[in-house]
Amino acid sequence: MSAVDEREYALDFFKRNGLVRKRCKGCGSYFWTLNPELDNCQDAPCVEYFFNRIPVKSKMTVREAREAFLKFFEKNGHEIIQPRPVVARWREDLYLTIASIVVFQPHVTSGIVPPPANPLVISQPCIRLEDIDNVGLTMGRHLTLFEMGGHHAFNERGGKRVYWKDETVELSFRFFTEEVGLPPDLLVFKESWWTGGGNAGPSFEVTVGGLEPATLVFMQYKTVDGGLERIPLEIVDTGYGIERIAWLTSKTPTAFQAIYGELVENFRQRLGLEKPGDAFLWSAFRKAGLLDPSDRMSVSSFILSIAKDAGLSPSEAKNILDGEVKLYTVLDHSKTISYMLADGIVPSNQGEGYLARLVIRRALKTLYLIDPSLRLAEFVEKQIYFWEQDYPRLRENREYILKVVDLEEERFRQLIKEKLGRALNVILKSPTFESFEKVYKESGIPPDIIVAEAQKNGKEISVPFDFYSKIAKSSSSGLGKRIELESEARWTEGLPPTELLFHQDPYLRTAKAKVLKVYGNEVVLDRTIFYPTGGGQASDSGKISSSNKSYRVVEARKYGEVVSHLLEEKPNLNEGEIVELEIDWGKRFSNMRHHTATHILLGSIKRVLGNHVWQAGAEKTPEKGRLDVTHYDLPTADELAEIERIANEIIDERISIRATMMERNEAEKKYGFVIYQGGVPMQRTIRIVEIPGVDAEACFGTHLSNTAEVGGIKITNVTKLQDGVIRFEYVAGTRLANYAREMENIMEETASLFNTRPAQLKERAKVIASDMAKMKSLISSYRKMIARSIEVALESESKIIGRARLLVFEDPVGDAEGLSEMLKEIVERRPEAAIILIGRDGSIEISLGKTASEELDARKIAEALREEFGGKGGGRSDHSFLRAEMPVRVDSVWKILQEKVLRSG
RNA sequence: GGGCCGGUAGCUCAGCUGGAAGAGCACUCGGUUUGCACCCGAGAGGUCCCGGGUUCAAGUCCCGGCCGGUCCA
Repeated sequence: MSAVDEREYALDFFKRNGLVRKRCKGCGSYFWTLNPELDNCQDAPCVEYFFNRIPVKSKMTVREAREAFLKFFEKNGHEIIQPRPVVARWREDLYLTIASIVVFQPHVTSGIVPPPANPLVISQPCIRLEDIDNVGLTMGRHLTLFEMGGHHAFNERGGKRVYWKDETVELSFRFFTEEVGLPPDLLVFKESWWTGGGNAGPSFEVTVGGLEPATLVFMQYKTVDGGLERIPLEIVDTGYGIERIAWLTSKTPTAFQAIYGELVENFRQRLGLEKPGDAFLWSAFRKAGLLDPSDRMSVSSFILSIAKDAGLSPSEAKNILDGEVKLYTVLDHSKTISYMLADGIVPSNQGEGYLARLVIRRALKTLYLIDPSLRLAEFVEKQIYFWEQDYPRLRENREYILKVVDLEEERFRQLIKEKLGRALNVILKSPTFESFEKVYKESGIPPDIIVAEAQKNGKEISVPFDFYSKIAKSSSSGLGKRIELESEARWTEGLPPTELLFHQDPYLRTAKAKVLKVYGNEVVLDRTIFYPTGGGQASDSGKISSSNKSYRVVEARKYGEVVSHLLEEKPNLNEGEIVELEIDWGKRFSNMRHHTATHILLGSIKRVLGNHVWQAGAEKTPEKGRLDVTHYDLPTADELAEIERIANEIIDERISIRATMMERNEAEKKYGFVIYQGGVPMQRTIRIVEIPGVDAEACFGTHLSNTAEVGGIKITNVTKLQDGVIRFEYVAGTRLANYAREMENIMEETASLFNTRPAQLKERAKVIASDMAKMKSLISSYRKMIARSIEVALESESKIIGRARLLVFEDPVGDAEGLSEMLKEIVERRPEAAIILIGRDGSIEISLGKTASEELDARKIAEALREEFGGKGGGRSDHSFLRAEMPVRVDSVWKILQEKVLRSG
């Protein structure tokens, strides 16, 4: 990082209150403190944990720490904002909510939407999986799910100011000293530079006793091609570890006791693990601050020093530590799983669903290693009860959460049943990192389970050190949400937003508009009735007419807020000219029907399958609608029928549909994030399409004014798109007739192939099936007949060559496949048989019994025949095959045999 | 989205450098035994995922597709 101007950190607050700037002997970074004697930044790994010896006001649970945090900032002029889901549905570039500021990105931080309050305070559950492998080992420094308390202020450059660095640090200082009750002289503000998510700025890390309970970031740049650029807002982005505050005040050896309270011993008992002595845990606590989990030496010296402290052998210490790590892993993961599923993630092999599966699989693995009979759902259920007050969605979705955990467990067990044996063989042959990696990547069997299985069989092998992070490094690829760049056309810059008449009245078929700009085949008007491609709805087509000429509109496109019309030919239009617009109504109406049908269907699917169903994609064309949703299985025939029934019932209910423009914050408050099914618009005001009691979504599309106009919905196809995503295809309105016609055509054509009418197709098919069976058995009798005739010929027409009986036989019927099978049978039954079969297509098959093959060589015969008749072929000594180029007859074959094979043999 | 692995009898799977599709279990029949995964004998059961290509010859090699599994923040 380039040198930062130190004036960025020299705050008035420090000077006023007598804090001095010092440099850390350990890491070399600068920090501010009231204690001039301090020569260490007080952060891991520069110091052992000792915050357990620092006095605080009172012990706090997670809930109490959260309340204290929120209340303190509320008292100091902040408005409390409710937390969002842990799945970042409002972000196109992130799967999970990884920080409190994520809640306001990108719409607020980019200045498009005002913050819901300013300043504000929030405690946001966040999930980070980067350090999932360190969970447990670091005694609570790493958690996959944590609450980030954030007090945020959004300052407009040159406009409204709320507060900036000075006040932020002061608030933080006051919170930790007044509310948490830390001695002021032990609090340290370490200078740092924060960068992430495309933004950057100076920051302070607040540290105490080895722990970092908060970071204060002053976001004021965006990173552009490695350089920095000022952003229009200066944002106070703070992050307080609520769990860390609870730990700091609870004086427990690990964060887990502080976070989970009695749940720790409850889980321990169910897992059948013994509780280590206090000396052991406190030793682990002290050393954990120095531990670097990615360094093998650091890990082993961690174990050695604990062993020394607790008076144990290193292997005893390691065993106990392993047990503790497993316990903490189960505690941590089961909580994270419950939150992820509560927010409607469906496990999958892709996207955020994969992240859920990743955590579930790790938890299952850990349980399996402790005792294969343990069930994950039991632990997840306990977490639901433990946290439901703090996160009500846990209670609301309890049934779904447990069902999915069970399904995933079943899958995992199936995997082990199927693949463990083979995986073990591979590893036993070569227990290298590469083998473990190969097995893990292609079968998903974790190395720990293979090692445990090997131990059961008395084989000692070990898991490669740091296995998972090596895997992550070796195959890190583009599995992140990608930020889709809007393809803005330069040439539309400076044009005013197009007035969208189709929003005012979606039934408008014609209108007048003024030409603003012509660019190649594209025309921009001041207003339009043409719906541009977007939001999964297909574009309108139609025509634009000037006084002397009419042009086909092939497609309408949206560039930002400007709609452009692509014409079939380069138009002769002048800027300022008034033109007549007309859309193809049938197409538009069909698009509208399929679009409204999509909303109705989504509502129906949710009612039948559950609230975890989210739209994963959709497309509406004049021909049909297509909707991809998240769900863990294909719907059953009953569920499908029910979905269709409800959808059509909604149509019959004749429900009025409302489309209204709303302030974004207001819309989110009123409907929740379910409005972002089809993507997240980047506008301050958004358009909400609501079918009361069925569905409400932020949607740009053209909709009917009443559900009755949809006319009817028929689901035509349901497929599994990926694990966890299913696709519905359907038709609405008059398209039902087209669909019915297509089906009828298929039936008619099929029926006519069978010489019958559609109504009798089923009966006819039954007859045909039984006829087929009869034919099959008839053919096999005929084949047996031919086989017998071959055997007869073998007696009467064959030539005796030593112990062999040689027969040349011509296929009488053209049943090459059948005869070939028969030859094999005959030759097996009669070892002396040697049969040369001449096929109708010039093929020659030479088949010898066991005895015959001792007298003759099928390959030599084939070779001789090939020399005479041309062609190619070969085979084995008892069976060969060739295809001749010239016509082959029985007597000519005999002739060749006499000349070339029998004489020499 | 990218990588890897797989698809063969009802089930679990084998099938080598291309040369006549196999085993075990289950099934049917007969014998043995009268009961707890008993034994013996016989039999039936196949679109080798689909479509192209190479080849005299493809389950096997090549290309494309479908389906399943799995890994990747």
